[in-house]
Amino acid sequence: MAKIQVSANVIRRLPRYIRYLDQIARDGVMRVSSNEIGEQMGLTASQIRQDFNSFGEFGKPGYGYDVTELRQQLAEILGMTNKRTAVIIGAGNLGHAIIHNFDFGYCGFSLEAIFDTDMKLVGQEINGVRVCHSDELEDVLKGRNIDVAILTLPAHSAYSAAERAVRAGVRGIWNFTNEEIILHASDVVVENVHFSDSLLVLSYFISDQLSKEQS
Amino acid sequence: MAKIQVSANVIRRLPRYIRYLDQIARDGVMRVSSNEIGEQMGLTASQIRQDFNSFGEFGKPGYGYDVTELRQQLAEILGMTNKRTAVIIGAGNLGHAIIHNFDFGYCGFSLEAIFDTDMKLVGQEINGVRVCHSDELEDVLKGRNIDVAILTLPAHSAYSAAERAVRAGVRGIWNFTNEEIILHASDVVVENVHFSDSLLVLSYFISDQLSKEQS
DNA sequence: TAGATTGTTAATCGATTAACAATC
DNA sequence: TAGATTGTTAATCGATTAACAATC
Repeated sequence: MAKIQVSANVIRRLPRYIRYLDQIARDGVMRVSSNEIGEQMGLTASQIRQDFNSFGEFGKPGYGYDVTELRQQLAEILGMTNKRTAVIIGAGNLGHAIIHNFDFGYCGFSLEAIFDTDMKLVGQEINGVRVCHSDELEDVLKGRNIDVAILTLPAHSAYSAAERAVRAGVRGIWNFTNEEIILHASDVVVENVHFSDSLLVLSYFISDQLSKEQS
Repeated sequence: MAKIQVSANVIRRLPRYIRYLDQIARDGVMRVSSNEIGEQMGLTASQIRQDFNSFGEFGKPGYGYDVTELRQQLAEILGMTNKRTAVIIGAGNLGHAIIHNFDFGYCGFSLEAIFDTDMKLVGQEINGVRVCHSDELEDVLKGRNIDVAILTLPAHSAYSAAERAVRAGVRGIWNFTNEEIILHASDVVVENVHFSDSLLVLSYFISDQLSKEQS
């Protein structure tokens, strides 16, 4: 199946559509038009129809989109119904926060193991998931089929952890460290969550906004 | 000064340039060309020069860019040398992680207060910052000049917290909850860090990659 | 049927890439 | 000076928007 390549821009909008659809579904809305979505999300109706049509025909002319069905289709595209597996490397503050609060199930994931070097944690369970020593990374990963390694360890160890995870067969790296993980000659996907990038961009737009107000 | 509007795409690349420049500076590199940057960051030299020239002339023909000076200029643009202030609303797992681990100074920020409703925390200090009860939000914010409210509280309270912070005069919302914060008719800037969006996108690209390998 | 709204093609707009004169 | 690399203009490419025939 020679699927047409869909741009990353489109993909990154999909989770927002889902959030919006979930929200109106909670309010009891059954159908919605591209016009309504656009108005409430600040996009054009045209763009929304183009986005959806990258993947198929999800609407009915003269009717619009069935909220539940559209939600379902987009969820399918994003793989929310997959059964993917992840391990988390680094059970510090951020690791703990993700283990406790993040809804892996929502994304179609399950958390299979936690790695840390702190002997006080190794052997224990956090939120029902076993903590292994980081030295066991290869053993544990090769035993099971793990899709994603989540990096929540100190930045200076991030690179080597990523490389070990890749050698052990993960397909993706979810990087929360401030380290730029560039994997040359590899088809492993890296997705970064750089808190500082986000705050810097916010800071810029605040300055921008302030300078506009003065003129 | 009628500054030309620079696109958000360009702005979002700036923090990455800074990370790269810091990295090569650590390795002792003093000068760099757009070509070298491009090669190592996976961008074209053209794009890099265009990006920089949105803000001024930072290089010397025939020479390239002075690493320190370029870094300095970009830091200035992003406001890393500002003295901005932030408060964090919600001192749960994620709030704690940010309070303990996030480098506010790097972004030109200082954390001025922490809000929570847990009476066990109120009155205490976390990492040297006082925890106030969430009811005091307006009082504390109006007393000081607070630029940004960081939302790390449960999603169902996120919206009302955001609105209260906006009324109390913040200029930006840094939203870590899974709630979509849309502030109509307001010039307050919202920047979202949606973990689940990021993991879903990663999941999509993994599937995409796998389907490519099969063909 | 008439009205509404889709899917899709065409037009526009903006962002990226290429090219090159200016200059260190 | 000759070589290198910038800043910047022009060309290309891709993404967004507009328009409309198809259809529920």
